[in-house]
Amino acid sequence: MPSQNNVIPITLTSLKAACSQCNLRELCLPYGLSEAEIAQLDHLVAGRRKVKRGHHLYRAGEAFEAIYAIKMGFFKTDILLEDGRDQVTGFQMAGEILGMDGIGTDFHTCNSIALEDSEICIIPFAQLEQLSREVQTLQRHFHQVMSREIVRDHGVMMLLGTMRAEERLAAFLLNLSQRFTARGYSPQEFHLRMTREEIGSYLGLKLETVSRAFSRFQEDGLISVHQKHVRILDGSGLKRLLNHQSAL
Amino acid sequence: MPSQNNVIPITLTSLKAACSQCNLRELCLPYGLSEAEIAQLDHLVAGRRKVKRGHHLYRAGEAFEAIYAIKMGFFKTDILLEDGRDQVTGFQMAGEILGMDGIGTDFHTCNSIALEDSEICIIPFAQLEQLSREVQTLQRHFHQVMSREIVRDHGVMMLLGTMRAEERLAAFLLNLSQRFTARGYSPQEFHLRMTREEIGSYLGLKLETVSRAFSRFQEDGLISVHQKHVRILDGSGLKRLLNHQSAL
DNA sequence: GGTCGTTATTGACCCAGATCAAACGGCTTG
DNA sequence: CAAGCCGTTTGATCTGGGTCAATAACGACC
Repeated sequence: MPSQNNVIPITLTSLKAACSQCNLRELCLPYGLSEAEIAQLDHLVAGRRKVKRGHHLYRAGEAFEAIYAIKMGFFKTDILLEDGRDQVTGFQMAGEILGMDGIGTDFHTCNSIALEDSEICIIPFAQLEQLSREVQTLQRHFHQVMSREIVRDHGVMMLLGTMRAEERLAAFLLNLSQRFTARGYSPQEFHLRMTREEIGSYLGLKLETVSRAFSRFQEDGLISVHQKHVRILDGSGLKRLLNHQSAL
Repeated sequence: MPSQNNVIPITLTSLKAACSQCNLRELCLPYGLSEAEIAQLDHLVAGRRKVKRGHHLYRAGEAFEAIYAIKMGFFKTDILLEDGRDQVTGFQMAGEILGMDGIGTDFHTCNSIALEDSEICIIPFAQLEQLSREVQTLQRHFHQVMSREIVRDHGVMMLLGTMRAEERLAAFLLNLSQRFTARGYSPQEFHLRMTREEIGSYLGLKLETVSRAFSRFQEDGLISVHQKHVRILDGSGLKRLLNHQSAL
């Protein structure tokens, strides 16, 4: 793992293929826009940037200037308290938008770190606002993206506030599975990009508890796990775990 | 406590005093707008509505059409799972905006319930979007409001994911105190509008744990509590509790 | 291909907070 | 003013997940 204090390597690649050529159109910001409108979005994207595994896309405290669409790769966001405690606030994959935490304060309020070699599209925020004043569907969709982020966060609050360890992990796996599916990957089989510790941080558990829950799921025939490789054997079993358990 | 299944009493009062006359200007949507721009906002507000204690402003599943600014009163939002578990996702007070959870899905994803007799301003969302296409400062500010909601949610995730019971309650009290202060009320002394159970739900704790933490704080001379009346005696003591404890 | 640091698994023990239970205090209602 | 009902406090006990510790399995780098 490279030091996270290195200078961040920035690569601005030529923009031959922006949104209109991108196969993530349907998941990303262009969703629901007409061809003509997407063509306008092309001009918005100020560039691309590769972020190597372990490197930051941005850090808490840095000036906010743009939001980022993930072209490929996998990220986590986390918050670090002065006393050293930290919390992973989310994992993001291709087509998802990063950086909206900075809009309200003009600086970023969390860290965004690549969990594998990744590439993102830079969307300068001032220009996004300008274009979304002109293109109603873009405005609408951007608002939807922000709102869904709020709803997602509420889901995490629900998870952290009311679920037991195994329910949390089941919810986590099902969520990943569903998002991989939306991207054309197998719903049953995938590679976890994050460590047990990062999963634990996200789920409000210790890494040992995550590991034990994985082992338990395997014993019960719900999944098979080998390190970061997961195969879901009984998805409805996982769902059952979610809905019924500990209903009081 | 009235039944929450009653018909919601809606009262559309005449709009003699909208944003331009409202003393919450500086906390609410008009913040940062010029006099002229605020005058435009006046037309946006489609009406007011009184919501009696215990009644819903909106329910999960209802069509989303407007966001709401709290003119006076106090609300909670919560999510209810099929199995009966629920989670309070937030408490909102005068000047704060409710309903942004519905933007992404066109229906509300949580319940909003008045904790005291309250009054809200109805802001039809389609019109807000239209006006914010014309008024850049409004657009900017609305985006900031949404982004801050995301950041607030991250704070709650941090709280739920990493803090122990007493830290959570200390953070909660300090947050309330700070928000009351911003509204011109005493930072030291206030009335809790919510029950111990609702506090517990928000903080991921059982009501007994909340009650014990209150008693503990009182023993330690940090606060004095009598039922819902709270006086903060040692604010910096509460802050110390937050920053130092259990740093590993 | 061996070494070393990181990540994952598993076991033993412990504790913060949940659960169960009882009593009390303040509102509301008749 | 009495009766009831919540909401709150406090005590006793239990337990899920944290903590500590040892070992194993990778994978990156010489």
